[in-house]
Amino acid sequence: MATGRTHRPATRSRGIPEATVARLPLYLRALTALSERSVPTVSSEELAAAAGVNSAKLRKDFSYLGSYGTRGVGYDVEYLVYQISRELGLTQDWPVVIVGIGNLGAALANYGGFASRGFRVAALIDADPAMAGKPVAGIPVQHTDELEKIIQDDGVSIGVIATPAGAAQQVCDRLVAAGVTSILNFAPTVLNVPEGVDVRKVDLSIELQILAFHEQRKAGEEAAADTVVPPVAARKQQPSTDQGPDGDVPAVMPA
Amino acid sequence: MATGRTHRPATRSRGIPEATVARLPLYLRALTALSERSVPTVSSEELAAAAGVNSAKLRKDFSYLGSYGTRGVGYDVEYLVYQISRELGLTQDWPVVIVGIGNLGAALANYGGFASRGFRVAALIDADPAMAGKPVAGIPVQHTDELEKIIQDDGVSIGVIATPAGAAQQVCDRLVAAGVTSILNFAPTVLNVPEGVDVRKVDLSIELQILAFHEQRKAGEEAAADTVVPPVAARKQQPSTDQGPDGDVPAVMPA
DNA sequence: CCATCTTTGTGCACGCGTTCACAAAGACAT
DNA sequence: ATGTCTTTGTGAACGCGTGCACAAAGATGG
Repeated sequence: MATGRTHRPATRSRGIPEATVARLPLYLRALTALSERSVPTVSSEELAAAAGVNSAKLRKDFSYLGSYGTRGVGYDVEYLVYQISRELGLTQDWPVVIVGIGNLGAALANYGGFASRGFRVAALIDADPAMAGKPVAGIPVQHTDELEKIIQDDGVSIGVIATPAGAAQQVCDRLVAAGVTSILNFAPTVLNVPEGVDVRKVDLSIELQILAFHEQRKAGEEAAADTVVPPVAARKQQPSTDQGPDGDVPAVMPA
Repeated sequence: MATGRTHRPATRSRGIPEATVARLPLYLRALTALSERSVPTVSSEELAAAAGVNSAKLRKDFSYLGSYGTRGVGYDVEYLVYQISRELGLTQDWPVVIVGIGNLGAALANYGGFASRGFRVAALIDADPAMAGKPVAGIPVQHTDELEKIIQDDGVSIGVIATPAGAAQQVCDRLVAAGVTSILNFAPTVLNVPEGVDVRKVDLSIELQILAFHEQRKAGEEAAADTVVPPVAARKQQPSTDQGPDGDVPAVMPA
């Protein structure tokens, strides 16, 4: 991602930092909630609180999209919902295929958050012939043999891999060869893909390990309370909008 | 580095950058695979390729743990597996409770990656009385009423929330009140927690939206192929170790 | 014991992302 | 109109993370 950067009409997209893009869905969710409550406008302060971020950061994020706020008033909820949706490409239909209909694949298929955001499950695919035809979430599972045909017929560009680790790379290769250019990988493997294909991974095991690290650290400090730092015990019970030690990575949202 | 080193047993933990911690599980996975193949040593170059990262980054990451490599040779696989496991706190047992046994909760319960890394499912909890007693992944589901007792009896410090968004904050509050200090949240909500409690979130919807953004950007550039930049068409089919537009966030690993 | 070759560990510079702090913009009341 | 008050949009400083490039460490062979 550093090829020709010299000129180019600043597709604007390039102008939006990756970190900002990752937060837009968060804002969109908060805004949608406000919209449903018929709230007409929000200040950056309020919206930031709802999304769990810093208000200055939120304003800067929005500034990349343009000047959609009104000083002294705030942001128009409906307008902002539309602008962010458009920026994220959610105003169009995105057919998605899910490969690997095990426990997780089924959970994803049943997940209601798909349709609500422009995503449509075009097909469920599994390698097990016994699964073929069996309906999951109202959609009949199809065999892997159909993969290429489905992708091409429906113009699918986003694929979700929920197979065992061993099958992931192979499935990935077939998806890419058939035309998929964005992959959400749930399998615990590093996927090799050609340039131009985006891969995002979601890994439960890694998340747990990171939590374990911090948990151990807390326990250690508590036990060997040697320094002047007050032990974690003195923590207050009021909500603190603390969103973990990092403060970046995306979030989830199943059933 | 900076702070410690002067004296203090180098709680070391604080010295490890968050970004590095997030990559340790990745290295551990790659190392475990090598270990199973009885490979005695690896160079930073090889391991980096397997983990999908830059070799310099990997070496710097390991340097935070100590000098565990041998110049001219590489790293001892077994030794490194042990050191990273210990650093991440995986040498001890971590009882985990999963709250919300819907499709996703069941998928998580069935996920084999738990036990393999020091995590143990202490209990499955659901608010639906009809679920009570019903075995999922060989473990009987218990009612929410038992939550506090289970957490205290088993000394659970890590909780997984797989409930609908509406119930998440309430469940979170109860988990925290009962003693949980690390939460993995799958519900599409911003959780408010007291200081000292870590929250990590996994959000499928957000991941898909980020992919959609990039997908749209690609489509746009392709259509308006105005500049000198070669269209995505000329992409090569060889694996490029390209891991998406970002290059940071963790990975997944279900069934 | 010395020379050579490999690979680590890290100093350094660069760039992105975050946050502060404030000027400018606009609403609203008088 | 004019003044006041609220809230945006952003310039600038700071800190973290990344990657280069190389010196030092150690293995290996003669």
